[in-house]
Amino acid sequence: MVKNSARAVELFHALADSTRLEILDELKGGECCVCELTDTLQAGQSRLSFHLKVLKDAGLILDRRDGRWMYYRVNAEALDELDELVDSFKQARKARRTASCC
Amino acid sequence: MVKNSARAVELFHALADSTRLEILDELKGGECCVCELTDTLQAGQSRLSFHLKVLKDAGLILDRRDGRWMYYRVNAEALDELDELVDSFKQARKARRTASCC
DNA sequence: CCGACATATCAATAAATATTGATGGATAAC
DNA sequence: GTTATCCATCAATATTTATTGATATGTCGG
Repeated sequence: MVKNSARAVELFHALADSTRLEILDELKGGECCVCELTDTLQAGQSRLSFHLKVLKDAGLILDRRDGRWMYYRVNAEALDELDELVDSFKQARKARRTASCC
Repeated sequence: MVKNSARAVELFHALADSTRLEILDELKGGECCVCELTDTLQAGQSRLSFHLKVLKDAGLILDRRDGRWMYYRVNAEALDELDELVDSFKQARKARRTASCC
């Protein structure tokens, strides 16, 4: 629970952007193709493509090709991972600690 | 559930850094002063101070002065907020949607 | 095969963030 | 007071990330 810090950073970084949060919000409703997102989010194609790649590299979304269209969807597994991460921040109530250096 | 996107970005951004995750990991064990963190995390004082400020501005940690020392601790409320955020990404199973533009 | 379309990728630039060392404010010990 | 300690903040720089427009790749319809 220490060395997956890089993974945590990757996940949180992917979420730390309003465009990407909007994408996830759209995908919540179900699978979407890029052109649909371009419409809804009023974002340029290459910009959207960039953010989709960040989300995909982080494992937050999955894609599927259908003809010329790429369909993206939320990856539920990543959400579970996120839940666990957030849980891991909660105070470990066992160890009552006193300051050790000051 | 749309306009707090800025808040979500702030929270996730604060978490998207390994130094800050290490800080939180330390604080999990209980309140810490900065000098203690400097020791444990092998990080320069101004660097640590910078990251503590990011975490504090995001509301993830709280501070308390005691003499010359500043003590930091995890803010449980922010963790609840995080839980809710992660939940909000989960598929809204109600609306079965078909692609509308392609 | 050709042209049109959907999307990815690249190169250049702009913008945001992090790191470092220096300085300054507050508090405590003397 | 004076000095030392703990910490925040600032200025300069380095690093990372995002945006834009151009180009490339793959697919479909003719």
